[in-house]
Amino acid sequence: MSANDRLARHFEAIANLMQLLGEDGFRVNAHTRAARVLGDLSTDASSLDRKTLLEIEGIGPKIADKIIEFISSGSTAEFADLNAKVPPGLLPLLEVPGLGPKTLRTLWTEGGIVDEASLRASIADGSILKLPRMGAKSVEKLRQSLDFARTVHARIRLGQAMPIAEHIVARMKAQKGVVRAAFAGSARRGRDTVGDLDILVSTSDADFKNEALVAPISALFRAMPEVRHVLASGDTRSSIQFALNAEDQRWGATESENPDANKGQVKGPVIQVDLRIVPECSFGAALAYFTGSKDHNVHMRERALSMGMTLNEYGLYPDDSSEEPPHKRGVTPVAGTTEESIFAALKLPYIPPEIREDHSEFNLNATPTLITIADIKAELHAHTTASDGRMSIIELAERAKARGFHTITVTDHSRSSAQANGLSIERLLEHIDSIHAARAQVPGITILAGSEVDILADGSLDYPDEILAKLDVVVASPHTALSQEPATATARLLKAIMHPLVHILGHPTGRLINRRPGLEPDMAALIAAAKKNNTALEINAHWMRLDLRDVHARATVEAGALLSINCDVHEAEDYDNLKYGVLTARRAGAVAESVINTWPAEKLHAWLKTKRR
DNA sequence: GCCGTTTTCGGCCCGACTGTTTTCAGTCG
Repeated sequence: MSANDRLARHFEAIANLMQLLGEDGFRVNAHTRAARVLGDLSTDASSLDRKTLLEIEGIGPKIADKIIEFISSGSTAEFADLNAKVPPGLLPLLEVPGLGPKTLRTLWTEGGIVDEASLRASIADGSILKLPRMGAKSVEKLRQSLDFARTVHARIRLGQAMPIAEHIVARMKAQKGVVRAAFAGSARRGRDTVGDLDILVSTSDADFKNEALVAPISALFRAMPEVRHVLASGDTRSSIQFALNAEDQRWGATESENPDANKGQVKGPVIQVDLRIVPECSFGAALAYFTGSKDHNVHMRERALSMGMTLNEYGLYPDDSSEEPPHKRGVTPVAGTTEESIFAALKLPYIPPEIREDHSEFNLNATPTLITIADIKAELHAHTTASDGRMSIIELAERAKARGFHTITVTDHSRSSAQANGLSIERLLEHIDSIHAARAQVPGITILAGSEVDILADGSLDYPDEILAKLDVVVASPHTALSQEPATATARLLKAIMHPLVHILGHPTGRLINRRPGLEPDMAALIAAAKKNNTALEINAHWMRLDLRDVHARATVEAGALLSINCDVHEAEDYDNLKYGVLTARRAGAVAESVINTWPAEKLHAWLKTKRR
């Protein structure tokens, strides 16, 4: 875990303890916010001095001091004080859905409940019913939540969640009376994992007033064959658990990841999906609202207030400081049909969903021209049947050409990757000849000979320099020794970045999302070296990897170093993962120019040759 | 505990839903 992640967890723990101790909610919020800011920071917080820390929005003098204390000692006195006052088994219960800090505090202070065992015991003997606001229904819900808790909060990888979202949206669009349908939430923002899916559907304004037209849309949603459990059911709002397809992926991505998922009514991995139905005039407001992020929304609403307006999921309204919400009183909204109208009314440029994280998007003067899938003109990391790919050189190239690419590079594994059928030097030399021979068979695209060369544990490369020099493209990637100490990993990767024959550092950390954390190098040092040595850092687009991850890609963009988005193609379908890599780059604020795969052929080929002199 | 095109003190986003309540507290997104 990185230093930033450790800090984020520490402040999150402080906030949770404060809540259980009944401390001021605004102080709690300040710590929660600090935790989020630290977790999203693109630079290593432990490298920042107090003055720099204070420049970060959401970090003031007190929290800055605590950050410094944590970095030097590994904890804080405040945490120790708070932690000593709360039973150790209490904190995990905050994860139980529907059980919040206020209720948990009451259970503890008035009911003597200190952990899951004593909570279950007090439910079993009925003593919990004597506590305030604890009726039969609440207790039954709580009992069910305890059983479901383990299965619900696992976040699902973007590449598994998004196809489900698209599938449900398509189904909803086909339903009578539906005008528009879209998915929102963190899937729309392109986060590497999502907690749940938010599906938004609109009907015409007239239809929306007719319950007999709206209710069947919700009913259809709840009746989909993949629904395993209905969590809430209303006319305009429903929640379900949707079964994930346990298909066999390259990494067996869905196999046995929710060991507790087979308890109760749920079979196999599931994802929660929420549906909201709104009238067409509110679709933009609702889309913005459910896309979030939460912090971005808070900022938007504060901005609306400062401009004499109030913003909710139904629209942007003049603020008349009335008690009842404006949409219930028939107030005409200033904006709401489209997201664009809301940003415009708040005197903001349109902010793309991927950067709605309340980082610096409110300082923008114009909509940034973030990179798009259409900008990508080359795939620089692809495997064939020579190592562990499924396609021949010809098929690989034809597929790339069909996507409008001007260049495809064949980068099979190097000799140390025995499990991936890595090429010996002799086989590599033959393979280069085969690649050259293939050029005549697939005109209209440049086929380059390369290799995905293992970066060995000590930072040396898997082929000698005289062999690497024969290749048009060298992608150097770590595949083994992925549990190295950060300092060792940094030195190892720096060696590869500075190697004069290396073009691209492939999947720099080697992480597999929800599977293994990978290396934790000093990313600022890698980025600085990449810029100095004119080496590109890869965003590996496979949804299991997304490596670089968003915040590191952002740091790369901010430093002015080069990125390369690659699908790491093993089979034809892998080309479709490009969208996840592009979403990650967009979250980083990347424009096309900073990604070498967008460059025209002449420019890209010339750049590759700069490492061959 | 943070922050400032009303403010260095006094604020700090909005609505739906649920269950427990006779008017609201708590949770969630």
